[in-house]
Amino acid sequence: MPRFFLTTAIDYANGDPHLGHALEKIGADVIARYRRLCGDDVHLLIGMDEHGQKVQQTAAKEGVAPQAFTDSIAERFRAMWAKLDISYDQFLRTTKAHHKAGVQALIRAIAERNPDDFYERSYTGMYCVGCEAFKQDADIVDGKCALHPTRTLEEVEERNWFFRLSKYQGFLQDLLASNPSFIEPQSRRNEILGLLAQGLEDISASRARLDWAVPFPLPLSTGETQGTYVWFDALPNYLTATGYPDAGYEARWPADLHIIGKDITRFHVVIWPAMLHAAGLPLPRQVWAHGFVSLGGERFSKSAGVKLDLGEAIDRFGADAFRYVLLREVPFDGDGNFSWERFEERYTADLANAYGNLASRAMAMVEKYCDGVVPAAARPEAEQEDDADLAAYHAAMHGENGWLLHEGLAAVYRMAQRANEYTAATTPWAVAKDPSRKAELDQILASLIRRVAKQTVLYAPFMPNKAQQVWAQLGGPGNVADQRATTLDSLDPSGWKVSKGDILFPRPTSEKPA
RNA sequence: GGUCCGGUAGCUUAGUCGGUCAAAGCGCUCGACUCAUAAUCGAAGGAUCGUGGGUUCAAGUCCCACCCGGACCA
Repeated sequence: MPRFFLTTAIDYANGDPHLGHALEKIGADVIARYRRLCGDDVHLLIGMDEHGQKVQQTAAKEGVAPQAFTDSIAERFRAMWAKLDISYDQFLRTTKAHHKAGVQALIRAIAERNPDDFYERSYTGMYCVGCEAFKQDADIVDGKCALHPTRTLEEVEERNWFFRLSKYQGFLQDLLASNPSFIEPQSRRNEILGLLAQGLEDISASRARLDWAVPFPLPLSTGETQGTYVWFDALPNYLTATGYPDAGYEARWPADLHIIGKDITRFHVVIWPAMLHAAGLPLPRQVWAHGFVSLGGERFSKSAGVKLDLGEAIDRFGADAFRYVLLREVPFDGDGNFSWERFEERYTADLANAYGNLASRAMAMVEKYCDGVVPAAARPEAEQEDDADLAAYHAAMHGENGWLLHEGLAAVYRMAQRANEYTAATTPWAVAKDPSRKAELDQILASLIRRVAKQTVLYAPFMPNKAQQVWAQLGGPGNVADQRATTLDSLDPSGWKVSKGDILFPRPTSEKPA
């Protein structure tokens, strides 16, 4: 059974989950569920980035210990992923002992293999006590920190460990040249190529005054032990999740796919491969950078405040509909917008009118004309027109030319539209009035049920609950999730006992959200 | 400030190497049908292709400038 290990970015434990987090997790979950539908042994990793000064500060502000603080945040994220039906196999937290040991092991491995890669360097800069950070020229106004104009900036010298990233420039350029799909989509790859062409600078690997962190395993020459800088702590989560450095981690590493937001592309495509290479470890097969969702046309950001209560949003139409609309509206290779107006249009057009109503009318006719039992009949010629869309669906979902989940959904929607056209063209309700045309009627109804069943399987990764509900109403065998997306062609619904139940996708009421 | 990406019907988008390229879906309007969630099917309307120049026999499609949005870097 082919293994498929995919990861999502670990989320920073400094606030509640929002729409942006949800998009990434839903997308990753859809891919995971699709691969399971293909029979792969899937492992979906999700996690939390729990170290750092900001976490420490926020915890202090709330008067709790950092660990207790991140415990509660992590629980809120897990609750949200449960609400969204994210079928993750592992939830990693960077404050767990195994991860911390793994980070240190990785750093030691690099230092042993390439003793020159970590070196000490001192740095002098203007330090703002208010921000607890060094300020760049751009952030300094009249010699004071722009955010804390009442305080004086102190000139401070800091000694840190640095990682010789510059050494890996050639390696990274070769990587992107020989493996063009290492980072997709193309637009992100171009960005990194540009960055590499400019030349890389070494990066800090440890920081002073960073208490809430993994202790950097190498002490400075002064004897001081510093905290591990964020990226040397966060990125290795993908590796420590496999058990590294303990025996057996190779069973899962390297990852097949890192799914990340486009803003952190360079960390995953530059720093991370360099770290792994320096440690003599295999690289992940691919990094996929998705875009962002804006809300009602406005840029989504933490500083602007979360304007959409994610929990309420999910409750309005249910997790399945929310998952569907979000991925239909936001192309997974670019940016998109989210608005309730648009949500209702999409929900009504795609789910209530096209797919839901198709299922409803098909089952109603089988109940009315065939006592609820799907008749046996050969597949009509007309059904072949679906084959192109089926192929398009698989291509989009399998990542052949990028992970274009929105195109996968568009393909199924076309199949639903086509089935409705077929229904209008064959008029089974008229055929049913003529007993001599029984064979014709059987073929039409069997075809309709088979189409609905196929679409239901294809929709299952996106809407696991609704798909199961439809599957049960159709009288399909077992669970929809146990079907194989690869054998849909041979799907034969004859003999299924159909039982049309409640409306699957009720049309939205006219009441407007606030 | 630098680099890059995008700006095509009300909305979301297709438009390879310049020559039926002005396209599709949704929405809106009209017609048909009744199996179905007032759903479905068909038809029609709807775009100075961001702005202004330029190259060319011919430009959303190439070049320059500018405006707007976004990303990355500084």
